[in-house]
Amino acid sequence: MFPKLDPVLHSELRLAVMSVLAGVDSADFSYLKQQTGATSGNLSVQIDKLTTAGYITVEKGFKGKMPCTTCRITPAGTEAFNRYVEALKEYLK
Amino acid sequence: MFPKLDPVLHSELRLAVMSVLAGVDSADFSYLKQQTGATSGNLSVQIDKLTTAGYITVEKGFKGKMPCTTCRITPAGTEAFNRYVEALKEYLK
DNA sequence: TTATTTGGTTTATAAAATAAACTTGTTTAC
DNA sequence: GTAAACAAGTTTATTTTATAAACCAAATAA
Repeated sequence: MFPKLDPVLHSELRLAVMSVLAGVDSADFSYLKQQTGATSGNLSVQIDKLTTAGYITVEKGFKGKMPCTTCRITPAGTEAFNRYVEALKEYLK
Repeated sequence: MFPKLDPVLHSELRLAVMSVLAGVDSADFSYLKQQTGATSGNLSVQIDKLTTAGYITVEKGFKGKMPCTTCRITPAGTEAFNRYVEALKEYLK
Protein backbone atom coordinates (compact mmCIF):
# COMPACT_ATOMS: atom_id res chain seq x y z
CA MET A 1 0.00 0.00 0.00
CA PHE A 2 1.14 3.54 -0.63
CA PRO A 3 2.17 5.48 2.44
CA LYS A 4 0.40 8.74 3.16
CA LEU A 5 2.33 11.77 1.97
CA ASP A 6 2.75 14.57 4.51
CA PRO A 7 0.38 17.24 3.16
CA VAL A 8 2.50 20.03 4.56
CA LEU A 9 5.40 18.93 2.39
CA HIS A 10 3.42 17.77 -0.62
CA SER A 11 3.29 21.27 -2.03
CA GLU A 12 5.58 22.49 -4.76
CA LEU A 13 6.64 25.70 -3.07
CA ARG A 14 6.85 24.39 0.47
CA LEU A 15 8.93 21.50 -0.74
CA ALA A 16 11.25 23.87 -2.60
CA VAL A 17 11.65 25.99 0.52
CA MET A 18 12.45 22.93 2.60
CA SER A 19 14.86 21.74 -0.04
CA VAL A 20 16.76 25.01 0.12
CA LEU A 21 16.74 25.12 3.91
CA ALA A 22 17.92 21.53 4.15
CA GLY A 23 21.14 22.53 2.46
CA VAL A 24 22.05 25.70 4.34
CA ASP A 25 22.27 26.89 7.92
CA SER A 26 19.77 29.66 7.32
CA ALA A 27 18.21 31.63 4.49
CA ASP A 28 16.43 34.93 4.47
CA PHE A 29 13.16 35.74 2.73
CA SER A 30 14.76 37.36 -0.30
CA TYR A 31 17.11 34.47 -0.86
CA LEU A 32 14.26 31.96 -0.67
CA LYS A 33 12.26 34.08 -3.06
CA GLN A 34 15.09 34.19 -5.52
CA GLN A 35 15.89 30.50 -5.25
CA THR A 36 12.30 29.36 -5.62
CA GLY A 37 11.05 31.97 -8.07
CA ALA A 38 7.94 32.42 -5.95
CA THR A 39 5.97 35.61 -5.47
CA SER A 40 6.32 37.33 -2.10
CA GLY A 41 2.71 36.68 -1.14
CA ASN A 42 2.84 33.00 -1.88
CA LEU A 43 6.17 32.62 -0.13
CA SER A 44 4.90 34.47 2.93
CA VAL A 45 1.88 32.19 3.22
CA GLN A 46 3.86 28.99 2.76
CA ILE A 47 6.51 30.06 5.27
CA ASP A 48 3.68 30.56 7.76
CA LYS A 49 2.44 27.04 7.17
CA LEU A 50 5.86 25.51 7.58
CA THR A 51 6.30 27.50 10.78
CA THR A 52 2.94 26.40 12.13
CA ALA A 53 3.88 22.81 11.39
CA GLY A 54 7.07 23.29 13.37
CA TYR A 55 9.23 22.48 10.37
CA ILE A 56 11.05 25.81 10.26
CA THR A 57 11.70 28.74 12.56
CA VAL A 58 11.47 32.35 11.55
CA GLU A 59 13.50 35.12 13.09
CA LYS A 60 12.69 38.68 12.31
CA GLY A 61 15.52 41.16 12.53
CA PHE A 62 17.28 43.81 10.49
CA LYS A 63 20.09 43.78 8.01
CA GLY A 64 21.34 47.33 8.39
CA LYS A 65 18.12 49.28 8.46
CA MET A 66 16.14 46.89 6.31
CA PRO A 67 13.88 44.28 7.84
CA CYS A 68 15.13 40.78 7.31
CA THR A 69 13.30 37.52 7.88
CA THR A 70 15.61 34.59 8.49
CA CYS A 71 14.41 31.01 8.18
CA ARG A 72 15.93 27.83 9.50
CA ILE A 73 14.88 24.23 9.26
CA THR A 74 14.16 22.52 12.61
CA PRO A 75 15.06 18.96 13.60
CA ALA A 76 11.36 18.08 13.19
CA GLY A 77 11.50 19.63 9.73
CA THR A 78 14.53 17.63 8.74
CA GLU A 79 12.90 14.47 9.98
CA ALA A 80 9.65 15.18 8.16
CA PHE A 81 11.55 15.95 4.98
CA ASN A 82 13.41 12.65 5.19
CA ARG A 83 10.23 10.74 5.86
CA TYR A 84 8.58 12.44 2.90
CA VAL A 85 11.44 11.45 0.63
CA GLU A 86 11.19 7.84 1.78
CA ALA A 87 7.43 7.81 1.32
CA LEU A 88 7.69 9.26 -2.17
CA LYS A 89 10.08 6.53 -3.21
CA GLU A 90 7.24 4.05 -2.80
CA TYR A 91 5.33 5.95 -5.45
CA LEU A 92 8.18 6.35 -7.86
CA LYS A 93 9.47 2.81 -8.05
CA MET B 1 16.16 26.74 -10.03
CA PHE B 2 13.52 24.18 -9.23
CA PRO B 3 11.70 22.73 -12.24
CA LYS B 4 7.94 23.05 -12.37
CA LEU B 5 6.15 19.90 -11.21
CA ASP B 6 3.40 18.59 -13.51
CA PRO B 7 0.25 19.49 -11.57
CA VAL B 8 -1.63 16.52 -13.00
CA LEU B 9 0.85 14.17 -11.39
CA HIS B 10 1.56 16.15 -8.25
CA SER B 11 -1.44 14.67 -6.49
CA GLU B 12 -1.21 11.84 -4.02
CA LEU B 13 -3.93 9.70 -5.52
CA ARG B 14 -3.21 10.38 -9.18
CA LEU B 15 0.43 9.61 -8.57
CA ALA B 16 -0.50 6.35 -6.85
CA VAL B 17 -2.73 5.38 -9.77
CA MET B 18 0.03 6.12 -12.24
CA SER B 19 2.48 4.21 -10.12
CA VAL B 20 0.25 1.13 -10.22
CA LEU B 21 -0.44 1.46 -13.92
CA ALA B 22 3.24 1.91 -14.71
CA GLY B 23 3.87 -1.58 -13.42
CA VAL B 24 1.10 -3.54 -15.09
CA ASP B 25 -0.45 -3.91 -18.52
CA SER B 26 -3.87 -2.87 -17.27
CA ALA B 27 -5.82 -2.53 -14.06
CA ASP B 28 -9.53 -2.31 -13.42
CA PHE B 29 -11.29 0.15 -11.16
CA SER B 30 -11.66 -2.22 -8.24
CA TYR B 31 -8.03 -3.19 -8.33
CA LEU B 32 -6.93 0.42 -8.37
CA LYS B 33 -9.27 1.15 -5.51
CA GLN B 34 -7.86 -1.69 -3.48
CA GLN B 35 -4.23 -0.84 -4.24
CA THR B 36 -4.58 2.84 -3.48
CA GLY B 37 -7.09 2.64 -0.62
CA ALA B 38 -9.04 5.47 -2.21
CA THR B 39 -12.79 5.97 -2.07
CA SER B 40 -14.74 5.26 -5.25
CA GLY B 41 -15.71 8.88 -5.71
CA ASN B 42 -12.23 10.21 -5.38
CA LEU B 43 -10.83 7.52 -7.64
CA SER B 44 -13.46 8.18 -10.28
CA VAL B 45 -12.65 11.88 -10.36
CA GLN B 46 -8.90 11.37 -10.53
CA ILE B 47 -9.20 8.76 -13.27
CA ASP B 48 -11.15 11.34 -15.26
CA LYS B 49 -8.39 13.88 -14.85
CA LEU B 50 -5.70 11.45 -15.91
CA THR B 51 -7.81 10.53 -18.92
CA THR B 52 -8.37 14.16 -19.88
CA ALA B 53 -4.62 14.74 -19.63
CA GLY B 54 -4.09 11.82 -22.00
CA TYR B 55 -2.04 9.94 -19.45
CA ILE B 56 -4.31 6.90 -19.29
CA THR B 57 -7.07 5.30 -21.34
CA VAL B 58 -10.27 3.90 -19.96
CA GLU B 59 -12.22 1.04 -21.46
CA LYS B 60 -15.67 0.23 -20.20
CA GLY B 61 -16.82 -3.35 -20.51
CA PHE B 62 -18.21 -6.18 -18.47
CA LYS B 63 -16.71 -8.93 -16.42
CA GLY B 64 -19.53 -11.46 -16.52
CA LYS B 65 -22.57 -9.30 -15.97
CA MET B 66 -20.85 -6.72 -13.85
CA PRO B 67 -19.59 -3.48 -15.34
CA CYS B 68 -15.84 -3.26 -15.38
CA THR B 69 -13.67 -0.24 -16.04
CA THR B 70 -10.19 -1.05 -17.28
CA CYS B 71 -7.37 1.48 -17.19
CA ARG B 72 -4.08 1.57 -19.04
CA ILE B 73 -1.20 4.01 -19.03
CA THR B 74 -0.44 5.68 -22.37
CA PRO B 75 2.99 6.46 -23.83
CA ALA B 76 2.38 10.12 -22.98
CA GLY B 77 1.55 9.03 -19.46
CA THR B 78 4.72 7.05 -19.10
CA GLU B 79 6.74 9.95 -20.40
CA ALA B 80 5.07 12.43 -18.07
CA PHE B 81 5.62 10.09 -15.15
CA ASN B 82 9.32 9.81 -15.94
CA ARG B 83 9.65 13.56 -16.32
CA TYR B 84 7.90 14.05 -13.00
CA VAL B 85 10.31 11.68 -11.28
CA GLU B 86 13.28 13.52 -12.72
CA ALA B 87 11.87 16.89 -11.71
CA LEU B 88 11.20 15.71 -8.18
CA LYS B 89 14.77 14.59 -7.78
CA GLU B 90 15.81 18.23 -7.98
CA TYR B 91 13.72 18.91 -4.90
CA LEU B 92 14.87 15.94 -2.91
CA LYS B 93 18.61 16.22 -3.27
C1' DT C 1 10.19 66.07 -1.53
C1' DT C 2 8.06 62.99 -4.11
C1' DA C 3 8.72 58.84 -6.53
C1' DT C 4 10.56 54.20 -6.37
C1' DT C 5 12.18 50.14 -4.29
C1' DT C 6 12.61 46.73 -0.57
C1' DG C 7 10.52 43.50 2.27
C1' DG C 8 7.13 41.84 3.30
C1' DT C 9 1.52 40.90 4.98
C1' DT C 10 -3.38 40.52 4.20
C1' DT C 11 -7.22 39.52 1.60
C1' DA C 12 -9.63 37.64 -2.36
C1' DT C 13 -10.08 34.30 -6.01
C1' DA C 14 -9.43 30.13 -8.48
C1' DA C 15 -8.49 25.43 -8.44
C1' DA C 16 -8.10 20.90 -6.05
C1' DA C 17 -8.93 17.19 -3.14
C1' DT C 18 -12.17 14.78 -0.76
C1' DA C 19 -16.44 13.12 1.01
C1' DA C 20 -21.26 12.38 0.79
C1' DA C 21 -25.12 11.22 -1.74
C1' DC C 22 -26.99 9.04 -5.54
C1' DT C 23 -27.65 5.65 -9.68
C1' DT C 24 -27.91 1.34 -12.12
C1' DG C 25 -27.89 -3.04 -12.16
C1' DT C 26 -26.89 -7.74 -9.65
C1' DT C 27 -27.01 -11.16 -6.40
C1' DT C 28 -28.80 -13.20 -2.15
C1' DA C 29 -32.33 -14.34 1.29
C1' DC C 30 -36.73 -15.09 2.23
C1' DG D 1 -41.17 -13.26 -6.89
C1' DT D 2 -39.82 -9.53 -4.23
C1' DA D 3 -37.32 -7.04 -0.71
C1' DA D 4 -32.86 -6.23 1.10
C1' DA D 5 -28.05 -5.92 0.47
C1' DC D 6 -24.14 -5.37 -2.56
C1' DA D 7 -21.08 -3.99 -6.62
C1' DA D 8 -19.30 -0.58 -9.51
C1' DG D 9 -19.22 3.55 -10.34
C1' DT D 10 -20.86 8.76 -11.15
C1' DT D 11 -22.39 13.24 -9.68
C1' DT D 12 -22.65 16.89 -6.68
C1' DA D 13 -21.34 19.50 -2.70
C1' DT D 14 -18.02 20.92 0.70
C1' DT D 15 -13.70 21.86 2.43
C1' DT D 16 -8.80 22.89 1.62
C1' DT D 17 -5.16 24.73 -1.02
C1' DA D 18 -2.54 27.31 -3.87
C1' DT D 19 -1.96 31.45 -5.95
C1' DA D 20 -2.48 36.11 -7.22
C1' DA D 21 -3.71 40.73 -6.37
C1' DA D 22 -3.84 44.45 -3.46
C1' DC D 23 -1.93 46.69 0.16
C1' DC D 24 1.42 48.75 3.76
C1' DA D 25 5.52 50.73 6.11
C1' DA D 26 10.01 52.05 5.92
C1' DA D 27 14.17 53.08 3.25
C1' DT D 28 16.55 54.83 -0.65
C1' DA D 29 17.06 57.41 -5.03
C1' DA D 30 15.99 61.25 -8.11
